Amino acid sequence: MKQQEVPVPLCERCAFENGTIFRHLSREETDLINFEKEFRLFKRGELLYSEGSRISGFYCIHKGIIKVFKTGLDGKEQIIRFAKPGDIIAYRSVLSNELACTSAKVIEDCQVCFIPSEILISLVKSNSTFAHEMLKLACHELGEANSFITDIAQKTVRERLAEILLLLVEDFALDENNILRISLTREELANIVGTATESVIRLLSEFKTDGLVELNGRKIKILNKRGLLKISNVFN
Amino acid sequence: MKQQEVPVPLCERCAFENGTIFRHLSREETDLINFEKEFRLFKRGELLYSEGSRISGFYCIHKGIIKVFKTGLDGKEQIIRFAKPGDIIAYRSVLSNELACTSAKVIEDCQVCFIPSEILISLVKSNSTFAHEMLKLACHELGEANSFITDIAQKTVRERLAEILLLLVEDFALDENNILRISLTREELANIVGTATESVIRLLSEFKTDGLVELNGRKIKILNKRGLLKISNVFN
DNA sequence: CGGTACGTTGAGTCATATCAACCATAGTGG
DNA sequence: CCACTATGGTTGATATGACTCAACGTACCG
Repeated sequence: MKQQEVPVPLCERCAFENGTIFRHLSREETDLINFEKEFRLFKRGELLYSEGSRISGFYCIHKGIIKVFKTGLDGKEQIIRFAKPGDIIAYRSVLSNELACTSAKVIEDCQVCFIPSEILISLVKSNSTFAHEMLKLACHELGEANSFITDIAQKTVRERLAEILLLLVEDFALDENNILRISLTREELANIVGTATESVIRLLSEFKTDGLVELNGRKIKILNKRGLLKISNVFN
Repeated sequence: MKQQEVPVPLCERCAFENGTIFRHLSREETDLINFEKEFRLFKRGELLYSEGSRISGFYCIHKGIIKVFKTGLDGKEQIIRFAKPGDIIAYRSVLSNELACTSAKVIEDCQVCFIPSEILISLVKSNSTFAHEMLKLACHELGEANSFITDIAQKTVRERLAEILLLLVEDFALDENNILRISLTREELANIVGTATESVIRLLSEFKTDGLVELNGRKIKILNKRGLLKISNVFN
C-alpha cells in the first residue's frame, strides 16, 4: 500500500478512539493540530529519532508499536517503555528543551502523526487543563520509572522476566488463543528485563517446563498468570 | 533550639537564594503560599511521608537533606533521589493524584515548608509559565530516572558506585578538604547503588587502596575524580 | 555498663554473564 | 536455483561478580 492511500487520522476522532492526550483539547485546538501535523508511516526496524539528537516535535501513535530505549556504552539497548496507539513519545525532550535522552524504533509497522514542538508548548501555555493532564502523564511515568528502578535493583532476573511478561499482558493484552499481542525477539525481551539474551531463553524454557507459558517462536502463549504473578513477587 | 525560634523563611526570598520553582511566581502568588504554608522542622531519621499514603500537600526544602526511597518486598530501601534546599518533594503524587509511590526520610536535619495540594494545583491552572516549569522539572527527573534504569541494568556494582560518588559530588559538592558534603551510612550508599552493604564496604576499601578516596567513617574524601570517572564508564 | 546501630572481614554459594558452537530461517544476488 | 550471508534462537561449559551468612569490632548513648 502506498503512503498516500492510508487515510490521515483526525485528532478529534483518534482522541476519542485511542484516548490520546488530545481529548482535553477544544475543537479549535485539535483543528490546529490537524492542520500543522505531518502524517508518517514507519516500518519495523525504522528509527523515529535517536538519542542525543535535537527534537523538533513529538509523535502521537495512531497505529503500531514503538520501543523507546537508551543505548548503553557497549551498544546494548535498554528498553525504557513501549508506545502504542494513543501514546505520545518524545514529549519529554520537547518540554524540557533537552536533547533526546532516548531513541525510538518501530516494533510493529506504524502510523504516526508528527507535531511540531511549538504546538505542544503553546497548548501547555494556553490550555491549563491540558497542561495539568500533561503533568499527570509525566508524573505517572515518573512513578513507573521509580518502580522499575527498584525492581531492577532488587529483584532477580527470573522475577523480573515474570513481571515483564505480566506487564506486557496488561499493556498489549492476549488474543483469543491467549497469545501475547506483541511480538518481541528474545534480545528485546532481554533488553527490557536488563539481562543477557541467553538468560531470557533459558528462563522462558523453564517457564515452559513449569507449564506457565507455551512458546512458538516469538509467539508467547500465557498459560498460568497466577503462577507468573507468584514468581514475580508482586501482589496486585 | 526550639522550633519557634527558627524563623520562617519567606518564599520570595528562598526562591531567590535557593532557586526554588517558586521563582516563576508573582509576588501575590508567593504571598499566598507564605500565608497558606506550614513551616516544619525534622530531625535525622524522621519520616515526612510514606509510600502508599494519601498526600495532602508537598514539601519545599529550605534546609537539610532528605532521601526519597521506595521499599522493596523484603523491606530493603531503594533510594530514588535526594532533595536538598530549593527542591520540592511529593509533588508527583499531588499532581498525578495518586498515592505516594515513595517514602521520604531525613538524612540531615531539615527545615521545610509544607504546602497544601490545592495551592499547587491552582497555580498550575492559573500560571502557565509555572505549569511549564513544573513540566520541565518532571520531564527532567524522568530523563534522570531513565538513565538510572540503564545504569542499574547494564553496569557493574563497581561502576555504579564510582558513578554515584561522582553524582554526589555534583549534587552536594566537596568541602575545603575535598570531603563530600553529604554523610551517608554504608547501607544508604548500598541502597542508592542497588547492592548489598558489604559490597559497598569492600569496593570503597578497594577505591581507597587504589588511592581514589580516603575514608574516615562516613566522611569520604575524594582524591581522584578522574580515576572514579574512568571506573564509572561515563564520559562527560 | 549493657545495648543498639553501624562497620568490617572472611568463607562459601549461586545466579547470571560470557564464550563458543551449532541450527533454522529468510532474504540476496549471481 | 543455489550458495551466501545475516539474523535470531538454542544449548552447553565455564567463569565470576555479587549476595548471603556469620562472626566480630567499634562507637556512641542513655
